[in-house]
Amino acid sequence: MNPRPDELDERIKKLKEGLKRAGVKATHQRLVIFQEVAKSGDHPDAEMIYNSVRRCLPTISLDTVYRTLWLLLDLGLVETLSPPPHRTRFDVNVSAHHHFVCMRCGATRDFRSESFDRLTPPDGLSALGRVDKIQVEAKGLCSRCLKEKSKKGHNVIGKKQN
Amino acid sequence: MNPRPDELDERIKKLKEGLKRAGVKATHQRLVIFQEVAKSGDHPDAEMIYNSVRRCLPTISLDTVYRTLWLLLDLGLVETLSPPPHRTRFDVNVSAHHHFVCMRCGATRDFRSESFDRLTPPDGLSALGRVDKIQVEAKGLCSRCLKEKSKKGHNVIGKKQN
DNA sequence: GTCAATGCAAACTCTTTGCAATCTG
DNA sequence: CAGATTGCAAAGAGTTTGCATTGAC
Repeated sequence: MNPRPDELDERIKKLKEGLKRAGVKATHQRLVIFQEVAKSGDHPDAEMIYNSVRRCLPTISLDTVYRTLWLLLDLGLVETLSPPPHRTRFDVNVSAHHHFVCMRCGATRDFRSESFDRLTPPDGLSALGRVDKIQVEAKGLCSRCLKEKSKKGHNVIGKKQN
Repeated sequence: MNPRPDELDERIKKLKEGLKRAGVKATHQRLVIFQEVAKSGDHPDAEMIYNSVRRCLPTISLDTVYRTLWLLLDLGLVETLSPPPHRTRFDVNVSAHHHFVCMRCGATRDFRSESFDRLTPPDGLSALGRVDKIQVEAKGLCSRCLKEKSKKGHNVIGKKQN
């Protein structure tokens, strides 16, 4: 799930290039935030990143995290799972992959599937707009929520989980 | 995109059955809210539904809309595109379908594809949890945002669009 | 040194909760 | 009529903005 060290270095190199190309400053905060996004195998939202980053940069503010994430998104260095801005979850995994999403707690995990990678948009879809990627979402309940549900029976919305 | 009249009637019948089965009251508000969700071919969020519903029920409050939507979700009468609670978009279309999502403005449209309907979860995915449905997301930019982008160049996040 | 970027605090948006008034069954 | 449901208003989350200070180039 987590990237290999060489992959991480590669991503950080790309980040620095991207920042320079855009003519923006390579601040300590930006590097650390990117590193945290790149390290996480899950798909963190702004607050999760804020919490990780604070471990090495205790004085950082949440709004800097937001500003940096939107910048990285704008530069194409990260992607989002669904459209911003609310509870946006980020993704540095630019290689083809797919998602398992728990519809109860929102936990999202990557999975790989070569056959899913080969899917192409059906004819006529281009009438709606430009398709940049085709991604499969397997929706259901994660094992943790399955267990809890068997106890409580009913849906509990909005429970945040890693 | 919008449901045929007979389909709409069918859905409303199911709603009433569902409410009765759950032992909850079939209030006027609940019927109207469900009708609005069922009518919309797009995937409305709570506020869009609130605005439609107010046309026939001007005194309804936004919190009743929320409570009703979560109830409908809990009863399995509607589904959500991504996990609640923030900016959740609802879907009464229980038949198999897939989504085109604009990553800039969030506009979401259904599309049909028989070959996508036949996809099955890869082996090993069940380790993460229970998969209830496989849905393909075609991500990109809708035609409207494509036009705007060619003018302005850079990403503008969080622009709400119908 | 200059100007972009940061941190803080306050504003703003989306969603939930407490409670008295209302309506369904 | 009893208890669930509603509307209101206020509180709680998540996100953005204004502005003085800091730090990268």
